[in-house]
Amino acid sequence: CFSSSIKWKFLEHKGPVFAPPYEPLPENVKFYYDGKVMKLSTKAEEVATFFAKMLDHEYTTKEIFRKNFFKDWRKEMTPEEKSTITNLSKCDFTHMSQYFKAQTEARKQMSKEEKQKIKDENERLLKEYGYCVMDNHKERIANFKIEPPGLFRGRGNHPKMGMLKRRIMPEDIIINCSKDSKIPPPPPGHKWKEVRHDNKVTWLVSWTENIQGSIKYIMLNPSSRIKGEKDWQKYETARRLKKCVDKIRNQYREDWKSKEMKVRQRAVALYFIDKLALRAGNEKEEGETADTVGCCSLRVEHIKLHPELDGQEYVVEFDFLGKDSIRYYNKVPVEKRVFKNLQLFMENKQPEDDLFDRLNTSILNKHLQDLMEGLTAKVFRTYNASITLQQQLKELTNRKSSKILSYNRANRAVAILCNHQRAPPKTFEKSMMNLQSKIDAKKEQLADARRELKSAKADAKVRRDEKSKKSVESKKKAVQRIEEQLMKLEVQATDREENKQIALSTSKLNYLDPRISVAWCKKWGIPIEKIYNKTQREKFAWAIDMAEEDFEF
DNA sequence: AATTGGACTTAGAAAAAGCGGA
DNA sequence: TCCGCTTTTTCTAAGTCCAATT
Repeated sequence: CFSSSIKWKFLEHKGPVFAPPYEPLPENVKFYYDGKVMKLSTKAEEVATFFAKMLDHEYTTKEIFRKNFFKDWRKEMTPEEKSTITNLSKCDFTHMSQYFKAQTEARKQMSKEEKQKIKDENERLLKEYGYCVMDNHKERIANFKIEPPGLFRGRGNHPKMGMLKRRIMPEDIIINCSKDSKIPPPPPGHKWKEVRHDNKVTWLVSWTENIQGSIKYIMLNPSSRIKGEKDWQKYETARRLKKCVDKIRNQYREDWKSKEMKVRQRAVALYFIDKLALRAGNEKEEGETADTVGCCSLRVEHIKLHPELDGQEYVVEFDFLGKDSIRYYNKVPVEKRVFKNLQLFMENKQPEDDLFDRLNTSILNKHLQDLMEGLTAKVFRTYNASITLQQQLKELTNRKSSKILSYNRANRAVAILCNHQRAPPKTFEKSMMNLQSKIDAKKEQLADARRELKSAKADAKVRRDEKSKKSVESKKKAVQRIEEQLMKLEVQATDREENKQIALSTSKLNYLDPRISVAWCKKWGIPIEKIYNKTQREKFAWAIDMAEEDFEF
């Protein structure tokens, strides 16, 4: 469709909200160098506060973080400061840190009225800057606030951690809106870098950040038409894959036997992407980011081949860091042909060599494009996630089951497939214990209620009057109620235990066709609110409107 | 063919808000 | 009403993929 690259006809917005200016510390808050009080210039002080605010964080103990921070901090110092402050270990930020902690505490202790005042102000800001008009619709903006300056916190072992993220000024900002809209004015005394009118893109504001030199954008909320349509399209592409996935699977199995090394590598990589839901794995610039990989960028050191392991033949052991430096660890029995191919690919290679040396994401995606229009590596993740949810829901839901537990288990199967992990909550053990003691208490309560019911029954047998009959009835109900409560608690405990290290929200938000969930809710008479919270219902409004009970992914 | 730039989706951590029980 | 925990929202980093450029 040739007009598909035009994203809107009219776009009007108020521009971004800038980070609040730096407020110098009160005189009594001191910074010490080498044991002596030292008054810092405003610029140096601001950067010092970024470090002070992170003092309790593990980051500030890491050598790379400290080195990067110190280097960038020194750039903000006056010549005198620069000549005095030569060693980060001699810097004492503890007083500053205490001051910020006290401030946080004070904020918590604020009166209701003061808290309300802040809330009102935030609401006003949201009302004024949080919305735009795109083609006759008022739409919510996702991130209308410019990222404040601070210290860069990469994930995992990032070579740039601790670097100074500089303050973004109006002069850095490109505004995108339509010509016939009211163009947002820059703050007094400032100018925009540029105002453009590009309706081939969806963003409203952009700037270039100084850590990686990449572009950041202000875009619309997931509830917006433009994001919703794209989301719907994504799932429709995945459904088209469903129709031809068998053919594609047969094809890559054939290609395992190809005479061409390139084709074999492509076929094995695709098998991994399909079977294990691995990401494509673009190349990354060495030294610019954490060392993480996806399928095409796997190295020899990331897999181990076991001709036999724990009674299974041809096992591949994966161990690598993926997106966000989340570890992927899995032992997978594969077909003999795949195993033999992997042995071949690894021949005469060093651990740090690429496993698929004749392959990259662009070669793979070009091939996928030939197999199906619009097919790319990531579509397999979407497809396999959604089809797994649908299958699991069918398998796990029945009349007797706790519906929510069944849903969460189906969701969990997908999260495990996609390797969506989280750090176990700091309070996990404690909260589990609390829940267990609640269950124990409930059990006792149930025993008591049962005893009372029993004696009421006995009493009624003797007395045979209305009053005692009624008493039996009400005791029966009490027992029932407590049984239900106990059941609920036990389900909750199971659910939480199984969820310890697994994050469900990412798959729910990005991989699972919402129409599957909507249809399931309709089929089992579950209110949609039990599955999707307010934000999620807004994002998936298109599916909630559209899907009927009989929807099939 | 390789590289770079740009636009967009996907991701987990952290902060904030909400909530139920003492 | 306050406190401690859970849930939701915010934040922004880190991917994917396409197209322009070399």
